[in-house]
Amino acid sequence: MKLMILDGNSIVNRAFFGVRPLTAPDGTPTNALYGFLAILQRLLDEQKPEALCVSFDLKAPTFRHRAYEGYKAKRAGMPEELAAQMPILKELLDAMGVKRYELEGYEADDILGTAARICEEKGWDCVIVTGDKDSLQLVSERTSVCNVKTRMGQTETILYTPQVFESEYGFAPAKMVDLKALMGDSSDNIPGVPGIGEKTAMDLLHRYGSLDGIYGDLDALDVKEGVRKKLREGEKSARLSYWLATILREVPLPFEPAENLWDHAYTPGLYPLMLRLGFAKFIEKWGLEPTEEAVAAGSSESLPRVELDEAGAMDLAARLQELGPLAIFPLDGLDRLELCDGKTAYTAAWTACGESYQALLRALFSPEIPKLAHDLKDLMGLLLKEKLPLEGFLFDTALAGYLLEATAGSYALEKLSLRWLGRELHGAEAVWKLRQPLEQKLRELDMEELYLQAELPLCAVLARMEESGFLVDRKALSDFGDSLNAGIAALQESVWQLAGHEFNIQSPKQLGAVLFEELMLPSGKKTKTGWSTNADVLDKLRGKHPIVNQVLEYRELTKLKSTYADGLLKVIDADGRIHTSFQMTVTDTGRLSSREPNLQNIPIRKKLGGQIRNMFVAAPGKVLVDADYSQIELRLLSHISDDKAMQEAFLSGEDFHAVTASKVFNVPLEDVTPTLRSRAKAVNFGIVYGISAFSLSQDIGVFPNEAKAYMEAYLERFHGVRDYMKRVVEEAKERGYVSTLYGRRRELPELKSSNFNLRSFGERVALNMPIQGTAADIMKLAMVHADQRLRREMPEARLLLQVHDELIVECPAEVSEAVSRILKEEMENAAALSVPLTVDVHSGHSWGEAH
DNA sequence: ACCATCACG
DNA sequence: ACGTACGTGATGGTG
Repeated sequence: MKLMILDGNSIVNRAFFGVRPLTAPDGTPTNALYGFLAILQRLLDEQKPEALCVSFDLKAPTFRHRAYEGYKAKRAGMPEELAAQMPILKELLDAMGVKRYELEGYEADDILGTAARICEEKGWDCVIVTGDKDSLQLVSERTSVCNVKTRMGQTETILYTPQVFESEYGFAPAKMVDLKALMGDSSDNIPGVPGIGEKTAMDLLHRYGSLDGIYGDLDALDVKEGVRKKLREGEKSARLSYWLATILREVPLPFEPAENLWDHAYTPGLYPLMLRLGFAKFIEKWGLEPTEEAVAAGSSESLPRVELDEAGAMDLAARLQELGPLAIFPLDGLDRLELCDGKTAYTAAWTACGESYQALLRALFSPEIPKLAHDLKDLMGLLLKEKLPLEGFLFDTALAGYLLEATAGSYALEKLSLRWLGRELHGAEAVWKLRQPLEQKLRELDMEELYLQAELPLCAVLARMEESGFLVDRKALSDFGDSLNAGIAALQESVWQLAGHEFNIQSPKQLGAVLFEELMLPSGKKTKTGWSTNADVLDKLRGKHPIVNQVLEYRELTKLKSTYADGLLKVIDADGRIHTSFQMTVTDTGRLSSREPNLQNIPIRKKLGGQIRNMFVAAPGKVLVDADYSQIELRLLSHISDDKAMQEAFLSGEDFHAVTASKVFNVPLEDVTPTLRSRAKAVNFGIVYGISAFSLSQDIGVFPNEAKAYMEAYLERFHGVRDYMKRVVEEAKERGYVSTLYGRRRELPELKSSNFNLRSFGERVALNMPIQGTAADIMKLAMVHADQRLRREMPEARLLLQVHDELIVECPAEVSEAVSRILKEEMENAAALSVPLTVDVHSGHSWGEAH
């Protein structure tokens, strides 16, 4: 049987200083609590003890204080933030059913010593968990001490058994006290012998065994006279500190190991407490669930609900002005609504309110009524259909949740309210109640400006873009799809012929069997289910067998047919246009995404696929204006890293990849060949992604050594970039997150992982996210500004699409130049950096023509 | 539901 | 020695 006993004060201290600031939804600091639980969880996994308990110091003076007045005089200095968490920690342990031990007049260490002694006597093993070295004197065959350290946010543990201790210190654990007697302990204000350091003390102990051995015959010691003198004069100190440092093993505390048996004996109080603290991760990990009483108690706190009838809706519409911000939660489109003013939750249905429902809608959505919503962009889409105004919105809970935790994945109201309010609320009431904590946190993390200047106003811009849609030449797209059929059939026939039999070419499994078993082509990489047959692999097999080329071409054609020709034809609306849906809360970096259909991945890189863009067209009499940032990410890298050489290259106005090639390959700019330029371009992109030399070599088809030399040369010439790469990763490890120029954040728990791959991934993300994310921030600002100006100055122009660094506008042909100017100005001036942002603008009758 | 693949920035 | 580029979404195959 094994008992694990934690030195509560010591562990909570480590946790406090090792875990970055963290607060519960109500603002209480929780980092020490979180860290404590994380450490506890880890040790439970490692040690799997049958029994568990925690010992604590009390504030009251101990027998040591009474004996020596200098003892731990500096102990009063516990930070307020930590002190506030101590009572909650005790509450937490009680709720977990973990016993706590504290005893007036004694320290936690004495309780540990006593518990360990009793365990030993009763034949139990004992593991002491502490962050201090003091308890190492207790190590024995049955008692081990687990020393917990937190370094750079990572927890490390060392388990001291007698063997481990001796190999590190070279003497028995009990001699730890003798060592302290000589050295003293400044953190405990224990005197020791003045002027004797660790080296001398260890040496003395090795040679003379113990304090008594040393003081037994001082004159006979083979030491320098100075040391002998110090020892003689310091004997009193040494004897005192020996006594102070000796852990008491017989404190008057009834302790029975078997009374501490612990098998995740959670009490009903644990769930609500964990909710209050916002520890959703532990709730999930430990599978905690609310008791029935808790559920009942939670619902009774909810606001009164009122179902509006015709008169009620009329009355509410008349009173709206007096109510303050109203949370709105639409149901069935706009056919039903939930509203909340913080005091009452109303539901209104078109069917129940009749005529007055429309009146309520008009009153509610008039610009001067302040409103709160969840998924505002979607609500605005509904408003556009009803020709209702999009103004007066103060807050979107989904967007706020996303900014605060971009990697959370889901921002459903129920999840947000669990995380930020401690209980599951729904509808308008949840929206209303979430505003305060979310807004406060945005302010705390300095993201309010990003929220108010970029994210929130972008909702209306995107809602209008979605409503506008992009006109598609249906006939041309359909003909293009048909024209692919002949090629696909011919290629299929040819592949089957070369294989000697029919099979499904689209099945990686069957294709792998044909290529690598039947045709015996050299197989390279494997996936978890079989051989890899992706384009990279096949590309390297091109010369080995004619079937390879045919397969690649087959893949190209079937992709175009299924995803683009057939796929897009299916989603053309009755108005002949394709209406994508922009997602604002999906990416980890702050970018938008586009779905149903995805219009951000329409082909362009290959000639055949590029034809698809010619089928995205302007309406009769109109043109498309396409504006895209030129190398925005590299420009941002030069700004953020403050690399002067890179900035100079951008300021010179020369072709940046060519300049890079000239620097990396050490040739004059005019001698840069297309191959060199393309290699330099690959290095540029690779740097932004945190690439390795190996991957770069794969990408550009050179040996890894050569790729490594390129990267070295690159970082030599752009040494500011090298410094930045180092700095950003270090900072991320320290803070636990990375952020953009505008304060957008991404948490990076991966950096703490013990898994090499995961940690390396975290490091690459730390490099990339600030760049990709800042570009996303700037584009969002540019969209808000450009939209504002276009609506004012060119009301017939409509933004249609954003593709990360590109904006597409449809406008009457006559105003295309004015629109071009507006786009260019607003995009280039969205941010003022140490290098200019440049935007290329083109116009034409199709997307292909305008790009 | 998950995997492999491939389209884009 | 590890294992090898950031961020997305749609498709067809597979179990």
